[in-house]
Amino acid sequence: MPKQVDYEGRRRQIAEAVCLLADEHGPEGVTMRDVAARAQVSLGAVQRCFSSKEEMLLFAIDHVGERITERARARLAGSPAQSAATALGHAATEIALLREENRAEARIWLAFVAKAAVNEQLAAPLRTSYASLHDLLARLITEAAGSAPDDEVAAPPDPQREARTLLALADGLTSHVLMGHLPTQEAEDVLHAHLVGLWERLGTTGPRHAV
Amino acid sequence: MPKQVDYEGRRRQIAEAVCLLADEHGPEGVTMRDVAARAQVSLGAVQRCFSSKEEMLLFAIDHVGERITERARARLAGSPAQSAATALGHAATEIALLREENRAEARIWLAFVAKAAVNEQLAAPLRTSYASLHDLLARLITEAAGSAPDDEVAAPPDPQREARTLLALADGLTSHVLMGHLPTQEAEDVLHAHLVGLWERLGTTGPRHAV
DNA sequence: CGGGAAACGATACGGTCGTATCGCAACCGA
DNA sequence: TCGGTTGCGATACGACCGTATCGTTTCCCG
Repeated sequence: MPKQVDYEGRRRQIAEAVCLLADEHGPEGVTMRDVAARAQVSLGAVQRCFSSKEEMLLFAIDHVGERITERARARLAGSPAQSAATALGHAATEIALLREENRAEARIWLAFVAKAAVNEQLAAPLRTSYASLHDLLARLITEAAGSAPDDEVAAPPDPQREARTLLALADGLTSHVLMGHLPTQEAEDVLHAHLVGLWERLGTTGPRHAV
Repeated sequence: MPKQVDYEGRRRQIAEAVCLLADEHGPEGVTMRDVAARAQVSLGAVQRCFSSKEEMLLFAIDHVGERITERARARLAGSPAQSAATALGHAATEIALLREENRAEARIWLAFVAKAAVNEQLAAPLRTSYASLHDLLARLITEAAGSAPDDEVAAPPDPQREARTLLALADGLTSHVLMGHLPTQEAEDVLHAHLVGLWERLGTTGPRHAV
């Protein structure tokens, strides 16, 4: 029997290298040779892990999507005691990737979104990630609305639509920050103000403590 | 004296070709040779108009930005008799590029936004376009708020922030439609619902007729 | 322990890219 | 009319890309 290697681990290692390079030069600027060098493996090793460059990029985008969704979920699990409204705020700011330390992930994400608009192959995994985020937000919104005083839930807004709004707003803000149209602080203000409005519409008083 | 040609006209002609190709394959998939073929000029002619590919792309993105901004302004000028709230709705839907016939422009725009997140050179003209759109929206919002009954303008929301929110939401919706996460109809619903909320916050009753 | 299958990594290959070059044609002014 | 400046476009060039190939090394298992 031949030698055995941890392919899955190496694929992840290579995906990390793809992300680093895509962050620096955009996904089109990612070359197999650069990926191999960054991941500290040979070009041949990269070729053995992925049968083509396209497949490598597909794996990388899935990798990033899972990381973002997972982090949003983890942030939620990390503060379970607070209200649904607070959780919603945390999830939204997490998704918007506005913090400086998430700038790289945001650039990668935006780059792949743009590519997906032209390449149906890339669009599929992105849609999966977005559907997952949408579900998460919609669930939180429904939950937050449910915790409102009974006399206020006369006309609750459509949670699905509110989730779509929030998700689109977060994405738009992210791209505006990335291209330097908005400073991070203003984007956070916009998102916070929108959440305040959403809480009012839901009939809740918002989180018990300031966000 | 030597022969003379209409350089400015040719630059625009080439910019159109760049847009067509960027719509099909993304801006990275645009090659000088393809541009020349699509614009029905020789490769040498393209080289004489732009000293480098980068300069050509810069010119093209300016071209698109001007077109979008100009169309939003034209749409406004075309219906001057209606209320500021109606105008705001028109401007927002125009900017969101949700209609099928603007799909190509939306793809081009998204592609350049993604590139701008990595290339500062490209970001500058994009910021100019966004600043222009922001001013337009902020002005309309201020105007719409001014037309509210006097007893309702006690706490008018910040028009600057509302404009930023609207612009980011429009961009996010555009990208979500492009990648197929949202059908056009749902994106329009989201935008419309947000506008209704904005009108309420402004104290106006919204446009006199349905949008 | 030894044979063979798989991993390995250097190298080769065909193609395409952006850019530079160059001989020829076209045009304006003196 | 004619000379020289410029437009013109085909071609050349060097670099780099993704992928294929191949001799060598490594390691599992009978």
